[in-house]
Amino acid sequence: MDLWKRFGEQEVSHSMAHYLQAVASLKHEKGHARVGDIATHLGVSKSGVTSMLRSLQTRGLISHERYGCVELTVSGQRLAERTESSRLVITRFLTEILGVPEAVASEDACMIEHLVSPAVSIELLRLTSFMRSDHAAARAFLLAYRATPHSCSDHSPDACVVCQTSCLRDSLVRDIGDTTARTGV
Amino acid sequence: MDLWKRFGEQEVSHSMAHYLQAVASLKHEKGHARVGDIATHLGVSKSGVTSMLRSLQTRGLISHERYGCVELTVSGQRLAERTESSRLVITRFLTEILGVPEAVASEDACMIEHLVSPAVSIELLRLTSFMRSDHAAARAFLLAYRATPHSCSDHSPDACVVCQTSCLRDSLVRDIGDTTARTGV
DNA sequence: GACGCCAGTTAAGCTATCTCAACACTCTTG
DNA sequence: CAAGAGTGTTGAGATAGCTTAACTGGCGTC
Repeated sequence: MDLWKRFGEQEVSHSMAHYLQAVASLKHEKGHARVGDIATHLGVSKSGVTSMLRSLQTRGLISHERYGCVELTVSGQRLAERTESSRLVITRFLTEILGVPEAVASEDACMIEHLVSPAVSIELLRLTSFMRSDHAAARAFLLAYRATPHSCSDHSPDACVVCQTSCLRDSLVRDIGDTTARTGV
Repeated sequence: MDLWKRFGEQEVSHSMAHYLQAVASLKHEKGHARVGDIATHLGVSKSGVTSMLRSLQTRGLISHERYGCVELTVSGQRLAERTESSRLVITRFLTEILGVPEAVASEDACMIEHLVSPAVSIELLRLTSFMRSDHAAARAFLLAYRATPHSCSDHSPDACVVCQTSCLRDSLVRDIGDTTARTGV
């Protein structure tokens, strides 16, 4: 199972995704995106921006001439939009359905927005939309769900339909409250 | 907002998380984890393993003497368990609630398992457990939900409680069917 | 006890992403 | 149109994580 190794074979990296989003956002806000703007927006050095732009241009995601403004290509634009949509969908799901605090939700969404496949994002959107709709079953579900305190409270092997043989919650709950705890950040 | 930059400040990286999981898994299967076992298990070179072990030892996650077996420390063990639990929880949520294909769910879970905070994993577990329980509201919800074809089918600005101003689905759906499409992999 | 084998290590090198310092370009202003 | 301010690029250096190639350590064999 070499699934894990494909982490490095992504269409774009975490950094790249955020550079693209920065360009899109600056274009939207100021009408143009320049090296300095991007550097400020992302909190990196201008030379870092220059070299990242070269890399993004090689991949056909932006176009940029020396000393000029940065433009997203069609694929760059699509990638930026997809990442942004993923981020929004994930954030809303985490806060509105799971009830996770805003700060945690934003941070988690930022970490995974570019790693989640479109298929998952779409289904997440579908679930969130349906949950927030005024469909009777959704209303009833949320009421019942909100009234249930927490998972696996009376855990014993095989008692939980999800955990089955060993309580997953046990290994997760130890680190909660530790805001920075994450097998990452 | 320098949230995105914290991606590089994770407690452990994607690679590290998988090395820890490999050690845990080999210990479980064969009773011990040696450099060669880990290399084979992960599909990397032995020298790569050696240098990663040095890095993990520096962080206090494993102990390893030259030419000896690798042991997880208490924190290494906890980290490995947490990551593994996250992976299981995410996979089950994606397949059983969202209805995403196994292959996609496994891949997505592998990518984000170490990036999702414990708070989110726990809430995901809670939601999945409740959904899979025989609570009447859960049963009713799933029935109604499965009967609903897809999100935003009749989308227009402000028509969707989640999208609000612009249809998030539009930017996601373009890339679906493209299995490898993800703002990553 | 010299030989060879396999496991593990070291060394050197690659890519990605970032930094700082120095240089180059552009533009505004008088 | 030339000086200075500011913007952008280059270059060198750091870290992480990998690779290959070559070396070392420990053991069993004859």
